[in-house]
Amino acid sequence: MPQPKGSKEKVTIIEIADAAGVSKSTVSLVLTGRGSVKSDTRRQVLQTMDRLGYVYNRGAANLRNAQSRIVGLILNDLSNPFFAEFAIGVEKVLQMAGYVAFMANTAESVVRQDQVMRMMREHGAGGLILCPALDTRPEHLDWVRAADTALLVAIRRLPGAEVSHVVPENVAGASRITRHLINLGHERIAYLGGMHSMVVRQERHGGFLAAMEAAGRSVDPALNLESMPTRDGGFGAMSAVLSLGDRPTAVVCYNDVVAIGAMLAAARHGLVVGRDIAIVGFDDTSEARHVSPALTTVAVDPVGLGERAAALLLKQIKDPTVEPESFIGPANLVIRESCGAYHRALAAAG
Amino acid sequence: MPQPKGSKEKVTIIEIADAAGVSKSTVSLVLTGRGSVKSDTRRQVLQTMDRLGYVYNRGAANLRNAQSRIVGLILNDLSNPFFAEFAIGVEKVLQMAGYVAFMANTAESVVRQDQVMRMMREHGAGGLILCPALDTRPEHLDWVRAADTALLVAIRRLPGAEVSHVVPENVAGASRITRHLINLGHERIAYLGGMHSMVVRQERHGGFLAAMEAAGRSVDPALNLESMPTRDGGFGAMSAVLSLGDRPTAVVCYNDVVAIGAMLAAARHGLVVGRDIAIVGFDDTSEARHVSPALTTVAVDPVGLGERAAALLLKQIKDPTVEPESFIGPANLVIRESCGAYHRALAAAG
DNA sequence: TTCTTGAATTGGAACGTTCCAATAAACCAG
DNA sequence: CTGGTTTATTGGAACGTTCCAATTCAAGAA
Repeated sequence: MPQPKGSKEKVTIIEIADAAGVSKSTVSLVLTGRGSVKSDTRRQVLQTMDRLGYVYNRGAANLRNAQSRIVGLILNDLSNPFFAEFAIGVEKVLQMAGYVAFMANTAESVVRQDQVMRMMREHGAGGLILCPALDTRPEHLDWVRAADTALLVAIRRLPGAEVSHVVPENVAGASRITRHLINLGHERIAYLGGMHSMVVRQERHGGFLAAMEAAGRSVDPALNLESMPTRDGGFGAMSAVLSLGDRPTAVVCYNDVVAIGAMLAAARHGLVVGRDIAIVGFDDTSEARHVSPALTTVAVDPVGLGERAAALLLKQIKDPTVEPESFIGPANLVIRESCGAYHRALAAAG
Repeated sequence: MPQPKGSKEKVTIIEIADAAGVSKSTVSLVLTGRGSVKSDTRRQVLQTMDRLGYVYNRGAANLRNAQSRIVGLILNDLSNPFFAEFAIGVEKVLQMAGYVAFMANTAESVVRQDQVMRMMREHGAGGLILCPALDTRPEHLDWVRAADTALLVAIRRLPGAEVSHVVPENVAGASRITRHLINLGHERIAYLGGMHSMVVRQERHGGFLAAMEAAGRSVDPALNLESMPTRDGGFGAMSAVLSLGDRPTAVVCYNDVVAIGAMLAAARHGLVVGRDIAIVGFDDTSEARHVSPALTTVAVDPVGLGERAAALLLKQIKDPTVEPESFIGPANLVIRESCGAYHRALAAAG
């Protein structure tokens, strides 16, 4: 039993020193492992610390040498499993490196975002990984760059901000999945979901357009619909598209979540997804696998992105002079049932 | 433009004082808002801070008055959306109260758990919310109680640990959903998934047994199967149950995840879930809603539990002398399609 | 023995803040 | 004006650690 329970007094390095009959400097040496200490003494000190229930005060230590080993992680939407997985990756790498992470969820609010970033700075975070809330402007980050804090922007690129980025290959991924639909013979392909102001939407839609153009397909502006990036948004957009006279035969969605909403709408209209119409998503969330029919989508490995982001940030913290650097994570096609490739193959075989 | 960029020197309260022509004590007063300061002076100081790009050093402040406004959140499995939502609730309340949260994911490893809890303590966390990893023993928490750190255990009860708990109403919830199946006329009901050593399994299975007993139903031990709490686990357990000579007509699953695995297995065996067999889950994760047929389950409001946990912890931090307290969150039946109630109603109407 | 050298240990000054006691300034009643 | 009271301001000592320069120790070489 260390310490009679209820004793509020925190035990310090000095009390350890007194109890062990050495000086506080010696205790500090064994604590940091820096100087050379006779092994008897070390053992003595360690066991005194154990006996008195000592806990190291990093705050005090940081005051002196300013190497906090804390970084902050700011997420725009933790309820999205994609960001949860991203967080897992970040946290894993940080933990291995002996860092500890502040975490905050901004729920797309820039004012919350600003608050938590300031808080984390004040609490001594040496670096920040930011998944920016929807209408974050590069100016919002100026103060971070002014202070000696490393900064990395993830998932959503922030155009105009000269900071390191870790983002998925949105353009190429969208091109890839669009090409897949084109190869399956589709002519009229719609693009659904996401708001025009979102950078990720711009990138993915750009990839879609590029693939269409490269294949000589015409793009009907009536088949480009915005929506909130939610299931309901997807449902609404898809319903709108299906009420058109000249329906598309395939639909590329901004997102898996949107795609699932779209699938619901298609089913409601009596269409069998994968046979009567092709619907594809982006992200490969775990839902994509379990929905029925299983969703063809683009996998972006959020855990891997998180690991990469953390590693890059740590590098920047260690050497603050390095130039901002970007990592573009792979985005690979995952063919399942909702695109109809499977149906097609069955028909060919039968 | 505050500070010529690249200047590594952090600006302190003293430099502000010098620049504003007052003493550091005065600056401290305007910072904390404690004493009375002439409004001219205050304005002067504030604007100097702004000009020099000052950032408050809470570490230094805490060294003196020891009120860190940091708490730690330790999750056993962040990849489970249930815990992600729990985290959202916790973080929201903390943020409102001006606290900032350390977050760590232990991935069910007790050694990682111990590491991160120590780290958080050393970094000055004044309280800890722990969702314990699978084989956490109450002894593991003794050192926290010895230190002056508030502690709260959430989601998984830790029998024998005298700490505050915030957990869902597992027993009553399981009873409720079992009773629902009984009312639908089922006689042979199986219980599937989760390992016997898991407290949550014990509680939910206990609720199941209680409802069966109360209704005078006999419980066949062959219809009680353990499995890992994963989709694959559910699939395996369900397959085993279906290979029995005397199959159950309904299945209560440990978990939504297990239930979804079980549904897959049933489908594989040519059964239509909701018509040929009833399958129900627990938790009401977002997947439960989207799987087809939609899963009948028990909703436990993870965000609400998180908010409650945070609020309770803050209370304990403010007054460390309060006795450990427990909150049992409601667990309500959510009737969808997989239990067959809908089918039943249709048949009656037709 | 005495010297030399490297290893082991140590006191004290910092780090950036808060708090206390003390001082200075401002106000107001007589 | 003077004395008393309230309001503003201030220097210095803490908080728990690290680091530096200085000291002591142990042991082998001369």
